[in-house]
Amino acid sequence: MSIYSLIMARPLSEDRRSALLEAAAAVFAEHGLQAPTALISKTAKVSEGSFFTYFKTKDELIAALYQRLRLDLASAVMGGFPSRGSIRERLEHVWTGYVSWGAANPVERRALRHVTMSKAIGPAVRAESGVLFAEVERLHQDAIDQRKMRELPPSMASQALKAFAEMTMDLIERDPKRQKEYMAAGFQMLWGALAR
Amino acid sequence: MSIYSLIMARPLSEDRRSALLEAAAAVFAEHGLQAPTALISKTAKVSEGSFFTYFKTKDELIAALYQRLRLDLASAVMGGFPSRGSIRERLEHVWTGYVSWGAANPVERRALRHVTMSKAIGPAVRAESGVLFAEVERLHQDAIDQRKMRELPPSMASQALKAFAEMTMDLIERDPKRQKEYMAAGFQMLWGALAR
Amino acid sequence: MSIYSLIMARPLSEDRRSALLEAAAAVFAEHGLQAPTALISKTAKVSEGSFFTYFKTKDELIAALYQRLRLDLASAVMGGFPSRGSIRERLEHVWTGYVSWGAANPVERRALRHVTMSKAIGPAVRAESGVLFAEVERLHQDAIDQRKMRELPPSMASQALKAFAEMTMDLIERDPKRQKEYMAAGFQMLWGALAR
Amino acid sequence: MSIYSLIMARPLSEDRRSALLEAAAAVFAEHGLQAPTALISKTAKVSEGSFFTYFKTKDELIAALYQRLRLDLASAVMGGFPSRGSIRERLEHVWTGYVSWGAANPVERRALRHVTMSKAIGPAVRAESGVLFAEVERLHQDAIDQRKMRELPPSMASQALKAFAEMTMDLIERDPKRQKEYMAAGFQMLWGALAR
DNA sequence: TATGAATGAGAATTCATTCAT
DNA sequence: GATGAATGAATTCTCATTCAT
Repeated sequence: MSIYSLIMARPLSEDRRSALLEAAAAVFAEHGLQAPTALISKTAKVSEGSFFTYFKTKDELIAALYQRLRLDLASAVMGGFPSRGSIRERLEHVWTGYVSWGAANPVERRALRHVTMSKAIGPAVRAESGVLFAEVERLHQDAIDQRKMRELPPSMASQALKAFAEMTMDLIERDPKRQKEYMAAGFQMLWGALAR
Repeated sequence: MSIYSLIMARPLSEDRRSALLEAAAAVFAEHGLQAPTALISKTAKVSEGSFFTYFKTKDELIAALYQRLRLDLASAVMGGFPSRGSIRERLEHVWTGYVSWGAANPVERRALRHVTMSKAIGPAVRAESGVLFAEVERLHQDAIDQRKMRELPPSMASQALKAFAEMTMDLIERDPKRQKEYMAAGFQMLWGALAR
Repeated sequence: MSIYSLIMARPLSEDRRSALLEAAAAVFAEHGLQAPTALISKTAKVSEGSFFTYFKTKDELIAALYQRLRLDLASAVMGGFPSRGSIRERLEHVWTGYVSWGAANPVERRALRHVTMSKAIGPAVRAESGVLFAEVERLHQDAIDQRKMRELPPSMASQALKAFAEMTMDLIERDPKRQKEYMAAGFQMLWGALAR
Repeated sequence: MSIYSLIMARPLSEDRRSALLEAAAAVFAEHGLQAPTALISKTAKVSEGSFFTYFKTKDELIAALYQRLRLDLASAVMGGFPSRGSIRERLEHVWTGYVSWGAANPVERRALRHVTMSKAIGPAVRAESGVLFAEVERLHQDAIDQRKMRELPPSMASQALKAFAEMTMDLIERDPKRQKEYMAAGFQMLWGALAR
């Protein structure tokens, strides 16, 4: 019994919030955004009412999930980023991080896809969550300066990375045995697409 | 309106069905799949009841819309296909057709995105609608034989085309003035990604 | 089968709407405004969904009920109004109509009481429904001109009528046998209050 | 805050209970009885849980509030009652006390109105709270004996006082500048209604 | 005892689908 | 077949009350 016990009631628990978020990812991945909140709370082993003590509305949960997944992804990608490495090393690091995250977290990826399409996510949240790709744009700019990559219209480089990564993850999901093969081929294609 | 229309049993009208499909595209593009069927029938200027004489369930409408949009896209892409052209010409034809369709039909494209994610579309329908990409795979095989493109794991070439096309369409939607620029750069990247 | 039957579906039925309104009066009279809409639709022998095809929201039903009850009351009171009668005759007509309506419609009266207190009724509706008392004010003005009644601050005469009528109806409700006695005494008091 | 407050079991505090009752009056006045208990405890700066250590149920709070408000009113009215005064003086004292209380405590009055209509208040409590009017009935009886007032059916005199007082308070609330005028006119009307 | 999170039985709506006209 | 009201199961959210701290 902590010193606070005389004053505080049960505090809001980060665990419960996380359980709800994880449950939401699983449920949305399987049923889409129209899945009932009751299914989410049940999956999280929490009462229907508790859902709403952690998220005022379903839309708020959707937005929170979006942010959490983007953060997960960003930290998976940026962890151990070789700031001093060559252009190719840095690009490959991002590539590998991105695709590996998706391959390792298929549920989260499906959920992210659904959640991304929701009107519940305002442009502000969306922008804020775009940091990851800013890093890739920076990388691209360096590469142009070093004449290693071709010039491209704005944000096209990072979007190309994303497009190829998503494609590769899809292929891996369909045929997981070939993961290595897909990843290698995907990166070669990406490099082919960007390099001059 | 002739006197017959009051007396004869009108046959199922292809017009009404089409109106419903078009309305569904518009409505899904804006509100997602959870949009009410009543909104679709209203948009199509058809009664709520009629919706169900043309489609037994909402899911059936979703599947039908999926097929119709895939067909639209495929004919836009394959119209005037230069069967005898060079590899690059043929690829560029597909590329241009694809991206132009999306740029010209943003609503349909958004709708297709939503509809594609629905569980209402069984794997059978999905496979059947994949014909378009079979053509690209064939093209890729030719190219390998001629040593113009690198070898790749199965269906990766067509998926790469798709991924880049989608990306390019997204960019065009955000900044339509740069359409030409995006299309050109996109194709160059694609070529870079595939060519050996 | 009417001539319209080729074109129209079941039309909105005034009966159903009335049934809902009557049910609402009964339910609100007994349970107050917090009674569930489901109880109202059940009482009206209508599905829960139908409630909302007749009234978009519960508040809309409340407002509609308010208007209907005020109208009922007003027509009970103004029916057969002796426009040419003496001051006293006219006043007594209003008095009798008012109190009799309440005594004969205790449920409606209780309902009206609850409904009147709701925030669902905007000032516009409230004003519009005040016509009845305008008549009494007019009567009072005549009476002042004829030096039959004392001058009073604005709207006090009609409010006095209302206050005494409500009081009298309460007493009658508690002890219905004395209805005549209460009505007579009430009118004498009212006259005493207003006459000079 | 003394060290004891952390260690000793605090007894039920009359302050907290009062704070809750006052808060309830304010909240009910604005939102009606359907206002959530959470809003009341928040207004009282007390925890949601504490609400229920002071009142077992919401209905109990409603009943308690009813009693408290009736008591407030009664003491406002009966304070300084001129037991030896003339009929008219005594009546005017009650009148003035009643109306002044309402004019000075509009929130309490609105609350009392709502609370009075609740089924939470049993007939027992209601009867017990009727003492105030017993005094007026006594006064009326005296007046009849002295031939100063007309005979009336039981409890009609006190109810008339109440009805006029409520009416006058309503008018004052709508147009506070005329308070004096309304009070004077109201009493004259009341006297006219009762006197023979 | 005080606190506020947890609970779950409602509550007001919504909506796919049916059915009377 | 066309229409749109009728239906009721499902859905999001609320709130009195309980309970762990």
